[in-house]
Amino acid sequence: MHKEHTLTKNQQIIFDLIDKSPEPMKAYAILFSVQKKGIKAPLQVYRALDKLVEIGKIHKIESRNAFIACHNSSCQVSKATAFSICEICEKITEISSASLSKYLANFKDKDGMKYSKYNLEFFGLCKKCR
Amino acid sequence: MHKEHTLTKNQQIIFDLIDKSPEPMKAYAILFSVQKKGIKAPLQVYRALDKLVEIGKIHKIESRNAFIACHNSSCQVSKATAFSICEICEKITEISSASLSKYLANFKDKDGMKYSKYNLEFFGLCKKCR
DNA sequence: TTTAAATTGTTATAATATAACACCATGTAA
DNA sequence: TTACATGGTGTTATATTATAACAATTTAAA
Repeated sequence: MHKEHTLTKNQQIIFDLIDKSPEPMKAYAILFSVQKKGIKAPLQVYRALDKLVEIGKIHKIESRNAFIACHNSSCQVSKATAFSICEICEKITEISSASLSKYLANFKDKDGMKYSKYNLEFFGLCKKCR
Repeated sequence: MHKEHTLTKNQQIIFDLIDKSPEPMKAYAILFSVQKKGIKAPLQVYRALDKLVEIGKIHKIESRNAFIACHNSSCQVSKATAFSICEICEKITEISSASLSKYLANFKDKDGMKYSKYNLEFFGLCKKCR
């Protein structure tokens, strides 16, 4: 489970927005949406995003510069992320597969090195777009 | 194997630079380095980078916005990439593991969906930094 | 309660990436 | 040989993503 964190006002506003969004949100789209709530500057958004990522409430989709709420209750979740991305409609889903996360968590490279964290992005066409 | 492509002048200049670099290069570092060869604008760099990525000669490290030459001779390589990233010294290495690529190439999600492409980034500490 | 750590608000700016347009080179089909 | 499609080039301008620096305030722990 996530360690419980009490979110600050800005963090809560931004988390709620991302959590309700049906799709990942970009930083400046977030900024635009929360301006009426008094969050006026990019830095306020980025600081909240950084913290939310750090505590595992949201994830960043690196290839899209977008943020999505974590809907995975596994405890490793902020350090072990996997997503599927549709290259046509840009639908993005967090993958939660026990076998995948087990495989990757135990992966060792040629030098026997293990890693503390990973991010995996799969690309393809979703059901609708196929 | 990669399909053979004859690189254009700009593509060749930029590929050579990345290929010789001991570490991934960022677009504007590339731009700076090639200005004496007549490549003056960001777009010239980005266009060459896009093409080089497309044909699999280089890969983009999404979490770092940086580009690295492909040193993997496997044919799936431009669609199936894995990297290890040291979070201290930022040393980045392309992982070539037959079992990993086999596992991921065959991965199916809950709906039985297979993906045509993936990018995996592992984070940890390299030998030196441990 | 005082002190350290985290968060906030703000302005400015850095870093990354694309739009739009005119032009040029090359291959190929009529 | 012409025409025309495709892809690359050069250019200016601009959009998008992200951080630096600093002062003030809030929060939580000792």
